Amino acid sequence: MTPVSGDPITEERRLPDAAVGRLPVYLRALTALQASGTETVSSDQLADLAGVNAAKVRKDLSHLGSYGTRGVGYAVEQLQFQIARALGLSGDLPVAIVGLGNLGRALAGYRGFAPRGFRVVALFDNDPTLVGEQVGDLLVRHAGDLEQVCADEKVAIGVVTVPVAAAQQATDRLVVAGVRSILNFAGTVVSVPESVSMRQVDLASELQILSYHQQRIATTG
Amino acid sequence: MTPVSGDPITEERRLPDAAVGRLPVYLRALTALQASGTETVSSDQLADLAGVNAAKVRKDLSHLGSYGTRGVGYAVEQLQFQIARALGLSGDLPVAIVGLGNLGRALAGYRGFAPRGFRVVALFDNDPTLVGEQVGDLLVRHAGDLEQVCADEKVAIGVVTVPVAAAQQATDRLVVAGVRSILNFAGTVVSVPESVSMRQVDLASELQILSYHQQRIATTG
DNA sequence: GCATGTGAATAGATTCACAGCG
DNA sequence: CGCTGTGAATCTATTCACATGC
Repeated sequence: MTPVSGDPITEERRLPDAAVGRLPVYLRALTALQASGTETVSSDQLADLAGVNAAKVRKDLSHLGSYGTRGVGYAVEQLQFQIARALGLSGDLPVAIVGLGNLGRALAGYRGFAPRGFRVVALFDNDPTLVGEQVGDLLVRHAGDLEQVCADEKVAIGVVTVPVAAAQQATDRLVVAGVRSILNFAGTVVSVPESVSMRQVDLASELQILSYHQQRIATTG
Repeated sequence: MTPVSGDPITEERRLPDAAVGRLPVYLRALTALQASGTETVSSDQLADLAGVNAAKVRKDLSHLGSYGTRGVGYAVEQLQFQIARALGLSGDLPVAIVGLGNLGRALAGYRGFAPRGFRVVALFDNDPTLVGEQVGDLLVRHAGDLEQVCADEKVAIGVVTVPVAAAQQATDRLVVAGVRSILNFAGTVVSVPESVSMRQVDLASELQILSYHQQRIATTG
């Protein structure tokens, strides 16, 4: 059911989750291609750069619309633009980091966010001895100010890097502050309302998954 | 009860990838249950704790063998043991971190690895001004010593936290050193031989995926 | 009775293979 | 001719629903 064939740019399809997960990888590759002055790219080349196969690239991109040229490939800049649009990457999205331990500090200083569309605009911690400290070019704010600051700064995404025991509370505060996207590094399950999306990155789990594969090879030849 | 055919403990099934990805979550939940003195757990309870549904828990666990009791549930300690075994978590697996920027340092000091079966045993960097520096209770070694040190320390897993431009080289060095499992934080595709497993964690990609969902909700009600 | 374990049903993702078009 | 875009086929994962057995 197309919502009326009106404004073609508003045509919103629903992308398969698996495809959404790969779009950032394609986008990275396209940015590198653009930097090197390449104007067009085939699904084969892009597949190589992204570490997947060509059929997958074509299927994934076909969900965005028909932006390739048969016999030629995809125009790098156009595709870049379309993927960025599909991902909602309009300008800099404001990010807040909650929890300024080792990991929070590392992320606060991470140079890789800006070129990919994000800007860290606020840092929070519970610990009064950290509040007021300067980290990069931001001051650490008290978690109590979270609601106010997130509203002022129009924070779109919250990154939770607090210890396990504080993760649910930190998340709840972000939700109350109206933040609808949360990236959680705490190794624990956190619940959020339906209306909020959350992704979890658990470093120890990643290592355990690797451990499985290693052991598997070791015991089965 | 007892698996009949052949050595019971060597009975190796192949677990579906999706199940492998969830075992660490179950294991975390079981550890918490054990700490609180709980002796048995039903698939329903475990599902709650893991943030998935009960059918999935039962199907996943059934791949390990039949360790539940009908009408009762699973014995927490036994299940913990079986999952740890399936994941190959025997004692402490030695981990090396390559790249001591912000993120590498954060991981070097991360307290969450030890309780989940890993021990950071070596730190490497290319930068001579960092070599010899003490980080936590380890000294930073030069990347040139990687092969020697990884062999001495029997490193099982390498964590790559170098800048994008150095990621392939750092990975190659680990591979040459015989490390067969690699966790890569650099936002770039890295190739490894068939025999090596690699997992990639790209923080900016995670944020971009969140951005997609947020924008989707915003534009479609 | 109650919760596991599992076949069967469904949904989703990947791959194939080729028609269609520049 | 070469490469995209896509139906069809395959493979994988999830969910259902219930027989099974403590």
